[in-house]
Amino acid sequence: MPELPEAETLCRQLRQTVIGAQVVQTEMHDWKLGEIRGLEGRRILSINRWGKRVEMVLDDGVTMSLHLRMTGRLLWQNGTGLPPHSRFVMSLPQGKIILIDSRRFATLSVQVGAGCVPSGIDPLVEDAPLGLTAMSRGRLSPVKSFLMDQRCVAGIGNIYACEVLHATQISPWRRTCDLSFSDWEMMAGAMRSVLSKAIVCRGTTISDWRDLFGEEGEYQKYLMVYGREGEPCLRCGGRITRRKLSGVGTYFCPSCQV
DNA sequence: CCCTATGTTCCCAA
DNA sequence: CTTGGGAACATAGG
Repeated sequence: MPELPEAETLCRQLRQTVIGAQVVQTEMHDWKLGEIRGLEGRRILSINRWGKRVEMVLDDGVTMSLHLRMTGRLLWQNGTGLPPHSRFVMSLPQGKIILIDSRRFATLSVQVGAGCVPSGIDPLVEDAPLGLTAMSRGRLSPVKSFLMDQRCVAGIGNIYACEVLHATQISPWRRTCDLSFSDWEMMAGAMRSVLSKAIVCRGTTISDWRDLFGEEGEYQKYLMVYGREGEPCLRCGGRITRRKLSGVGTYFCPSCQV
């Protein structure tokens, strides 16, 4: 699933591919995405990310904002023909960017003027422990729900939440407000190491995810808990367990995560 | 064939 | 305000 590292991978690959290019044409193949107009002739100035969201800034103050949700992906193509589940195409002089999304949850919008309003703590900023501590005050919900709440932490989804919690040896069910400042320092450190490694690996390919050039990510080779139900914990040898937490499958080691 | 699981975000209700 | 459940959707697997 596209989370922060996957969105960041797309941003980096888009920057090296489409910066400065002029939009030749756009094609909409899914009414559910709404109408995307006014991009023809605009030049691509920059690519930004906030959390899991990818933004393309064009000239004349036009911004295209993309959220891939569950199965969305972007594909750079310079040949002809469209892959299955192609929903939107942006043609540039050197090739086209295709939005592919089998489950049709992805959202795309164009704003004139300001881009998205950032919310949630960026897990990679220098003073993340302070922000996390402040944000966590008084929250009774399990810490995993907090990590996955985009209004609290920007960019963490199920896979990386499971991995970060395993790295910190904290149970997904711990009450958010019970964590100390040093816990949040540890959490920020784990987020930084897990997410930056995943970015270098160009994301995690479990099933759908591919990078801009159609390549699988590599981080699935480094997963410590996600998808490893019944297998031994790579830290303590305990048995990895999967249990639902607020509706989603949560992988953890009951013997070293407390 | 049917049924379930998948995981993100929005919407609604308590 | 917080918290939790269901819906949106398509596909894979039992």
